[in-house]
Amino acid sequence: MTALDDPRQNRLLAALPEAVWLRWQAHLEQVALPLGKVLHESGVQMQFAYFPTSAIVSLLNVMENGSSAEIAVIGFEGVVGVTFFLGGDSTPSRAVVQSAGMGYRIRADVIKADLERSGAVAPQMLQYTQALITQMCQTAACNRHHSLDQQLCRWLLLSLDRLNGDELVMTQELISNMLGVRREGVTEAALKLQAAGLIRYARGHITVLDRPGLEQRTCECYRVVKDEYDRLLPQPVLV
Amino acid sequence: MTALDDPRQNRLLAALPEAVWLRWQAHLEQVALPLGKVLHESGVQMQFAYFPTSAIVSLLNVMENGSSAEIAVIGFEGVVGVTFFLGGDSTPSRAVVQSAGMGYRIRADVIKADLERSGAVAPQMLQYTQALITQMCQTAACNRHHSLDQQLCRWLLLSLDRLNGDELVMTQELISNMLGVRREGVTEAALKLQAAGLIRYARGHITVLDRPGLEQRTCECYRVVKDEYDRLLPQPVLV
DNA sequence: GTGCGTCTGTTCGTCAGCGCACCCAGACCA
DNA sequence: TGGTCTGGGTGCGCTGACGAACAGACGCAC
Repeated sequence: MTALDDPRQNRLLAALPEAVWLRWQAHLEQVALPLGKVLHESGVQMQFAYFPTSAIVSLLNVMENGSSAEIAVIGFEGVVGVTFFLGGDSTPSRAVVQSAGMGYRIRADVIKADLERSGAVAPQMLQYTQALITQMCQTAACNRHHSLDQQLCRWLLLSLDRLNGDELVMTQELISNMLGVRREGVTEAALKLQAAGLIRYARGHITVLDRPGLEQRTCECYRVVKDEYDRLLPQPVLV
Repeated sequence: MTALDDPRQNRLLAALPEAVWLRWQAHLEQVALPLGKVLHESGVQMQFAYFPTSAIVSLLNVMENGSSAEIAVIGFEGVVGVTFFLGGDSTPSRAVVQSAGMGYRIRADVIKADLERSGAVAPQMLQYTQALITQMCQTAACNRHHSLDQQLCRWLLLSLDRLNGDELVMTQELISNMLGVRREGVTEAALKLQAAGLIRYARGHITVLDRPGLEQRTCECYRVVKDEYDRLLPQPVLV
C-alpha cells in the first residue's frame, strides 16, 4: 500500500482509539468516489458510512420542485453518515461527490455493533457530529443573510480546505446546484473574483490564485465554521 | 405537585429509561422561562440543559452585524443543549425563550457523569439530536428557496405544535427577528393570512383560526420536519 | 381622561437574484 | 474540415425583500 492508500489519511479514522481501529480496520473498504456519485438518497436506509481521503462530498437538501441547497461539505476531516452514531440509519438529505477522489467505507452494522456493545461510538465521532451541526447552522444563517458573492467565496474556501492542491474541477453549473442559485449568478460572481485576480476560470477548472484575497471577501461564516472545526477536531498528524 | 409541575410533561424526559430517570430525577430543577430569557449565548460554556414543558425556545444564529436567523425551535418534545450528548459544552448559537412557560433544567455534569460512566447518554437523546439536525437542515434549505409567506406559515405551525392552545403571544417584531427578515415583511405576510381568515392578529396576540389552511399555504418544510419528528421521537403517552 | 409607549399598517425608492433567451468559444469527434 | 456539445458570458424585464420614514391605534399608567 502506498501512502495514498492509507485509510488514516482520513483524520477521523486517524484519531480513532486503538481498540476501535483494530475492530474497524478489517472492515474498511477502499472505494473510488467519482464526481457526481450519490452516496445516499434522502430518506433511504443507508448501508455504509464513507470516510473520504481525497474526495469531497456535499450534503444536499433536495426540494420537491428539484431545487437543492448544500447544507454541509465533508472531506478528509469527516465522515458521511453521522446518523449511525446517533442510532439512526437514514437522513432527509442527499450525499453527492462534489470533487472526485478516494475514500473508505464501512458497513453500518459494524458501527451498530459498537453501539450495542458499549452504548456509544468513539467520542471523536460525536465531536465531529457537533462540528458538522455547526456547519449546518452557519449555512442556514448564511443562506438568509449573505450575498451570493460572499457565499461563493465561502464555498471555494471550504472546498479548498479539503483539497491538496489549489485547483477545483467544477463547472459553474454544479456550483450553482450546490449553492442553490442560478448558474448565471455564479458566472457573475466568479467574474468579479477573476477580475480581482483571486481565481482563474476555464471550462470547469478553477484555480485559486489568491487565497487571502478570498478570505477577505467571504462572510464571517467561513471563519466561524473553520474555527469550530479546528477547535473540535483532532489536528492532522504530520508524518 | 400538580400535573403542570410534572417534568414528564417533557416528552424526552418521559421517554427516559427508568434507570436514567431515577438518576436524573433528583437533579431536575423547575425553572420559569419568561419571554426573551437567554438560556445560553453563542460560544459560551453552558451549565445546564433545559427541558421545556410549556415554554418554547428558539435556537438563533446571530451574525456579527446583529442580524439573526432561527435555526430550530424546541418545545416540550425536546431539550436545549444536545451538545452535552455529543461530549461538548458550547455551541455557536443563542437559545432564547420565544414563548413563555415552564421547564426543567439539569446540571451539565449530571449528563457528563452518565457519559463517563457508560460512554453514552440514553439513545432517546441521540434520536432527538438527529431530529433536531433534520430541522436545522430543512431550515437552511427553506431560507434559500421559500418565500416569506410560506416561512411564516411554517413558523406558526411549528410553534403551534409546541403549544397547548391556539394562541401565540408574540409581536411581529419578534417574529421578524426569529425569521431573520424585516418587521414590515412579517406585517405584510400576516395581513395576507388574516385576510384569508387563517389567523387573527392583535397587538402581540396571534390566534390561529384555521390550522388546515395554514398547512395548505406553508412550504413542504413543515411537513418534512414534522414527519421526521414523528418518526424519530416517542409519541406522547396520553394519561 | 390624558399621555405616552408599543404595536401595527403604509408608502417609496432601491437592489439582488430570478427566469428566460440567446450568443460565443473552446473541445471533442468524425 | 466541419459539426456538435459543453461551459461560460450577456441582456432584459420581473419580483420579493430591503431600508427608511411615517401614520394610526390600542392600552396601560398616572
